[in-house]
Amino acid sequence: MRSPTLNIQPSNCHNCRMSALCLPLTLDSSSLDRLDRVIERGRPIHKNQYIFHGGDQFKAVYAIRSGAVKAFCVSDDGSEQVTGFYLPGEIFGWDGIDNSSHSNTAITLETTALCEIPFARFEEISRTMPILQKHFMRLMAKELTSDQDLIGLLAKSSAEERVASLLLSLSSRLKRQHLSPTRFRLPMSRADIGNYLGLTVETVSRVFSRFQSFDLILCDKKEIEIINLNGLYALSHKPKA
Amino acid sequence: MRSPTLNIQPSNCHNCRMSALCLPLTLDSSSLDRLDRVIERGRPIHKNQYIFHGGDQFKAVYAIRSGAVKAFCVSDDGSEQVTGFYLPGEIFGWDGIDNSSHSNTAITLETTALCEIPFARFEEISRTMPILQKHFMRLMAKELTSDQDLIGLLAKSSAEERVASLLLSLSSRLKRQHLSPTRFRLPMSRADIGNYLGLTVETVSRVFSRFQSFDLILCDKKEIEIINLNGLYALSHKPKA
DNA sequence: GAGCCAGCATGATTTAGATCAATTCTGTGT
DNA sequence: ACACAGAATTGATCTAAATCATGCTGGCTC
Repeated sequence: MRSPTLNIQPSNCHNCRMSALCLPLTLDSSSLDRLDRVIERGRPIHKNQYIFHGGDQFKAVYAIRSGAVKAFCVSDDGSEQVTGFYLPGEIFGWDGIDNSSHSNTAITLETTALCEIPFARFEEISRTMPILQKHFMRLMAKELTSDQDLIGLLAKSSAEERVASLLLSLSSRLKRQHLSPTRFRLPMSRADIGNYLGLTVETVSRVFSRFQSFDLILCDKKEIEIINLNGLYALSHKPKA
Repeated sequence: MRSPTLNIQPSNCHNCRMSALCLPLTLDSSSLDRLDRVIERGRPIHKNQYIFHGGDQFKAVYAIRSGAVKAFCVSDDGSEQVTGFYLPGEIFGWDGIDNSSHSNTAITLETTALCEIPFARFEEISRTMPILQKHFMRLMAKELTSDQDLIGLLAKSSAEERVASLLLSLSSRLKRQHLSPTRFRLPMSRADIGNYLGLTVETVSRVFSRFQSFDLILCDKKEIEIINLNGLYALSHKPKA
């Protein structure tokens, strides 16, 4: 039985509280209207649903209204590498602009509502809206720098630093969405975290336990409460910004 | 004493043998002319010269005509993370489109000739040349997927797999430039390689020695000859493509 | 309610690569 | 041509995390 969809989704970009993230701030009302007509707002989809598979034709990028998404590549030997977790207000699906086919696979980690931004039509209207084009290049560049942060993390840091950095990243991204930065539910499994951070499940689990014994966090399964944010920052060797 | 600069650089994009990489193939001659007038061709610069620093204002992206460049981020504690090596025909400097300031620092690894593509003027002309805009988004997306490959490498692979992958990457990129894919000179130090691959200098050195003893490569300092390409592919666990 | 499976925690052992240390090589500048 | 600092190799030891192994818990189906 399908759950009756609550009509919580915004009917347009004007009244969407995410728009500050996924659209340029300075867009005037009529431009926003034109963009608005291009974007397809889907109803919430269930957990563990694929949004696109590696190799699929690239047709659109996606903005998350609610829920969470995991992106990963599958290598030739069948092993997976998680390349990112995406939260409300974030855009994913840039991979594949290249060969016009996706290199990643994207799957929902929980019930998720998406806005689909068809790329062909986006390109059309961005031709007359240079600011939109620039905004999207900036979003891609942001993805680039966040990938490079991950590279630094994987190349240099210890298991504790990696886990601390992930928790802090989630925390600050939730904060930006005016959600609690200290109490939240992890949308992904320990295995996903390990895969993303280049660690085994066992190591991730041990680090969570250690963090609890140090009174840095409380955690019950996937429910997390950060007790000592500064302590985590110190452990992650990252600035508090 | 400055070495007298040989006039080897192309006078324009038309006769540059790199153009297939850094420009869209389908650009007509008059469009190419317009683009050509925007691009600034510098004379070769020496080894260990900075092209931009982290924090510098973002003004341009750069295409390499000859030589090699290393890009790296400096973290708060002063430690560096090499994020990429760039060879002839490749474009770097995308980072920083985001905040309009560079997050990376770029430095020449040997005598290098660059084309500078000022971003503001590029944006102007791309407004009337949609194909150019798309091409640049594709170049960024390519950078994204190559960063994600590196993430996979760092998260999963052994020291030998990492070094083998790097050698194969260099080999195939040189081949694309119609340079020998089996005999070349590494432009970077062992320390740079280690930093890039998340390994210590000692480990990199040992892996090179082991590869020699397995008759996979011959190496004398920075001169590399790949003896058994298939063997390296097998070791890297990557497809031969 | 019994049985089952996936996800998570935790203990014991192993190992790849880091770290420490010493030596040789090499390119650069005077 | 010489001196010297940085780059690279090689060996000995140590350690963080992987691997192997076991048990616990909570949700699911039959």
